[in-house]
Amino acid sequence: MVPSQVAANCAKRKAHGVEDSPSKKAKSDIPGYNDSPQEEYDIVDRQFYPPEMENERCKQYNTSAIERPIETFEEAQRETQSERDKTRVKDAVVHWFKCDLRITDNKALHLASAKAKSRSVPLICIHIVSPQDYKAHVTSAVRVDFVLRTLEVLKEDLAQLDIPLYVETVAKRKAIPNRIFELCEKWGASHLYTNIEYEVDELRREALMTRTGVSNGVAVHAVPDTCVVAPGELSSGTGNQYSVYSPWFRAWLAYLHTHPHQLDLFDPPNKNPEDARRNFKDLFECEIPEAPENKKLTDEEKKRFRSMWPPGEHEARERLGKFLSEKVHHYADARNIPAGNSTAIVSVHLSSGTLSARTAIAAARDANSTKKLDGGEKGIVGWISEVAWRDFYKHVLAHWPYVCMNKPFKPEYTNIQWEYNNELFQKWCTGMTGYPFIDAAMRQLNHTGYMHNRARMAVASFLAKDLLIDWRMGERYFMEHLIDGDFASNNGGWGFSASTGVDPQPYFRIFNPLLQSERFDADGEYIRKWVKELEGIEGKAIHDPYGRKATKAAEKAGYPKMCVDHKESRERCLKRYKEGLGRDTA
DNA sequence: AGTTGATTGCT
DNA sequence: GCAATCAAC
Repeated sequence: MVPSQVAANCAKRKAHGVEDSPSKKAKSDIPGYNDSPQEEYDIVDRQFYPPEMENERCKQYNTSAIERPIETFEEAQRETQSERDKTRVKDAVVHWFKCDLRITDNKALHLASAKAKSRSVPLICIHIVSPQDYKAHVTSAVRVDFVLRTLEVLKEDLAQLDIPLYVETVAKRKAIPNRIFELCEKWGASHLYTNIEYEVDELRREALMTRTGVSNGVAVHAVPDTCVVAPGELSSGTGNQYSVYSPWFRAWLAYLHTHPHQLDLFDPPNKNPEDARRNFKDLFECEIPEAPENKKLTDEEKKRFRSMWPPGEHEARERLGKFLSEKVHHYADARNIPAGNSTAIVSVHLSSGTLSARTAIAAARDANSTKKLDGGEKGIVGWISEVAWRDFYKHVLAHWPYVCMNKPFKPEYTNIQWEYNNELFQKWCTGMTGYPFIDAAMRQLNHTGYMHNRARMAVASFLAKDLLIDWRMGERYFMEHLIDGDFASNNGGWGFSASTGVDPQPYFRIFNPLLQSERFDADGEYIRKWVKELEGIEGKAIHDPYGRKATKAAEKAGYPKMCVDHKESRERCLKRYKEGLGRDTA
């Protein structure tokens, strides 16, 4: 949105009678309140706003007027193409690692290496740590720790190839692009390679750097890598973007069928020229930093998380291999059972790029009896579809960028009156709701930085529908605690659960937490593992320890009673959604 | 990737 | 009583 459009929207708002509520701080006083989505790449600090204010704020954007940074980016690429093509290779080529922390099957890294080799100059790798960026993205401390540990593995692997990995901390994220250009100049690098990220600020940054690189003497090559099928490649018969998974998935499969080379893997980089170690001695000696102040783990947490989450791409491929050779055969039947061990648990690797989604899909294809993505073994086909959800949500993010601005995908859902009951929210966060299955899930998250997918859906539905708490508070809590927190998947999943997202999930689809428990944790194994108060309860009573079959055991152990009644909550939820959507409540 | 309540047909 | 089925939320 250009400033004149912002003004026009303001006028429109006035015309529609949208006024500041007098009880709240004047909106113009909120820093960033009037930021247009096309503001130059800068921090949009989501933590600043109380959620109820955020809901007001997000009503103000005219979603159809928000520019799509993917178009801005493509335009930047077109405009600079010839200039970038004729940039001569100078003394070095740089690859910038972001969420692609691997050397195997990494497109930008592969291209960077090929470029360097073509002129026999060294490849230099960099990674920038920015505390402000972590803050803006609500990155969990456990995830930061995982990334920093992965950098050690990466540095080691690169060193084997005489390639340095230079890691620098840049406090303000707005300063990152220029700092990178400075480094390029210092090293005499005229080519910078990196894989595209699709969140709004990130995509804006890729566009900005593609453009400003030209005047800084650096040809910036931001390439699509993180998705198996790049956003923009798929559109419906009428040329529109898909917002429903099933037709999108059919198009995704068809695309890969006609473009089989999209599943060819990229080779690791070549070895650097011999003098690289001498010439860049200081870079080889650079140390991986400690976690910044705002993302420190306690000693106890370090001990706990590090043993659970070994870093690096070797671990990632080992998990993938083990999954495809052993577990995938039971996947179709068992993937919804959180107590089991039936899933690949590679989410952390997909989100930090220690595993390429392309590698994962290609390996699943090769493990299939048909050697194809569809047909053949049910477990494999099912798993491919699950990995494809990740692509789907990134496509949605790229084409409906306002989901990055705390807006629901469906604008009419901004009118739902959410609850902001902190006491209930805290019960949800700490796993003290009195619903054993929900509490088990939340405690698994708090203890391990991970939660089974089925459990994620159950707790999300419980927060949004039973507690009617603003789903964005849950979305944030997940990001603050998940080791695999990825914006697109997390946001997409929460939108799905709250029925405000893509994919038609009617608002009246409300999970029954007790039914979910009985169906997906029939023996109560998951509950007993995570809710120690209920460990001794036998049989079906575990699902509802104060219900008909109850003994005194739960009370003795101090387990809380249900914080809300599901039947009442369900009715309240249906009513509130109807009101918000302006439907007849009769 | 749902739940509920009513109805039906069976024991 | 109880499971299967179906429409409506």
